[in-house]
Amino acid sequence: MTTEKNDATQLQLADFLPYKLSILANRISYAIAEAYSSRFHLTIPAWRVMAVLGLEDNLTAADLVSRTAMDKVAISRAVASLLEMECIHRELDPDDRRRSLLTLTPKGRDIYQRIIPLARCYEQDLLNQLSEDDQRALKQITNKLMKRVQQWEKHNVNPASLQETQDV
Amino acid sequence: MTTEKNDATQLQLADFLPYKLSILANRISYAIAEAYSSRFHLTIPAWRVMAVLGLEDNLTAADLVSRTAMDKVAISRAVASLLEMECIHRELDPDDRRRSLLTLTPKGRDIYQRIIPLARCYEQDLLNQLSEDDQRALKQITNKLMKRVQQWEKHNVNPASLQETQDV
DNA sequence: ATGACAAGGTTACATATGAAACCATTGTGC
DNA sequence: GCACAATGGTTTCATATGTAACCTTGTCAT
Repeated sequence: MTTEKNDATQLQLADFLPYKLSILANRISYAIAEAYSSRFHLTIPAWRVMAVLGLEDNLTAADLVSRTAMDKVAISRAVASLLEMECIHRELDPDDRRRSLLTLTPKGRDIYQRIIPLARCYEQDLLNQLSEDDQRALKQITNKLMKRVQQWEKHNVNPASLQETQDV
Repeated sequence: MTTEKNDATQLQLADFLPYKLSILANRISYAIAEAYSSRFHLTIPAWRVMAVLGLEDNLTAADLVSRTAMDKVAISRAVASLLEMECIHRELDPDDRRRSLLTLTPKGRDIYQRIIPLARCYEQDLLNQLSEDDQRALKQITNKLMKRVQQWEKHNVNPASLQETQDV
C-alpha cells in the first residue's frame, strides 16, 4: 500500500466515497440482473416494475414512477415490454381514460415469485458478510446519506451553500 | 408507514439493499457530475481519467482500464474527448509503438486542481452527516461487500453455491 | 359550452454504452 | 526470417437511455 499524498490537491479515486459507492452498487446490480435476465429475459427496469406490481395491483404508470425513482419514459418502455411478454395486463381506468391500470398476469406473478427468492438470496449473501451491528449501521448510514442527497437536489445547489442548513 | 408483508414471497423494493445502494450511488454521482460537467464540460468517464492522471503521469490506456474499472472502449472515448479539449497529451511509447503514454496538459492540470476541491466538498458534506464511528463502519462495510461481489464475479456463480466458501 | 391549461403516456431524436470486429504492432515457435 | 498468436487501441453496430415534442383526455374558469 503506497500511502499517496492525501492533501486537498490530490484525490485517490479508490478512496473517494462517491466513486466507491458507484462501483459497488453497479457491480451488485449487474450481478443480480445477470441472474434474472438470463433466466427470464427481464431488464432491470422491467424487473423493478414487476417488483412493485407484485406488492400492489392496479397501479398506473405514474404510480410506478413515484415508487421506483425511474422516469416515465423508462416506465413506459418497461411496461411495453412486459405487456408483450404477457407478464402484465393493462386496462383503461374507467374513471379517467388517460390512465391505465396495470396488474401482473398469472404468468407474471409466477415469474415474480421465482425471482423473489433469487433476489433475496443475493441480498442475504451480502448481509451475511456483515455483523448485526454493521447491518443496522449500514441501514442508518444509507438513510442519512440519502436524506442529504435529497437536500442537494431540492435546493439545487452545491453542498457549500448547504453547510449551514443541517437543520432542514 | 404501512408495515407490508415481509415474508419470502414479497419484496419491498425500498428496503432491498441492492436497490437502495444503486439509487443512492447514482444520485450522488449524478449530483457531483452535474457540478463539474456544467463548469468544465466533462463526462463522468472523462473526469475519472483525469482523476487518475492527476496522480500519475505517463499512463497507458490499459493502465487506465485497470485503475478505473471502466472498459477499454469507454477509456478510448474519454481519452479522445480529453485530447480534443487539450486536457491531456498523448505520445507514442518509444519502446512499444502500440502503446501511447498519456499525461495531463497544463490546462488539464489546472482543471483537475479546480475540480478536486469541488469533489472533496461533496464527499465531505456526505461524511459530515455521519459520526466518526459511522464513517469507519461505512468504510469497512463497503470493503466487505466489495470483496464479496468480487467473489461472485470470480466464481461466476450465484451466492447459493458460494455459501460454503466464506473462507476464500 | 368552450378555450386554456394540466396530466397521463407514447414517440422521436440525439447521445451513451457495450460487445464484437477490426487494424497495427509486437512477441513466439520453428 | 516468417507464419501465427497476443496485445494495445479504435471503430462499428446494436441497444439503452434521457429530453423534448407530441397526442389524448380531463379540469377549470369564464
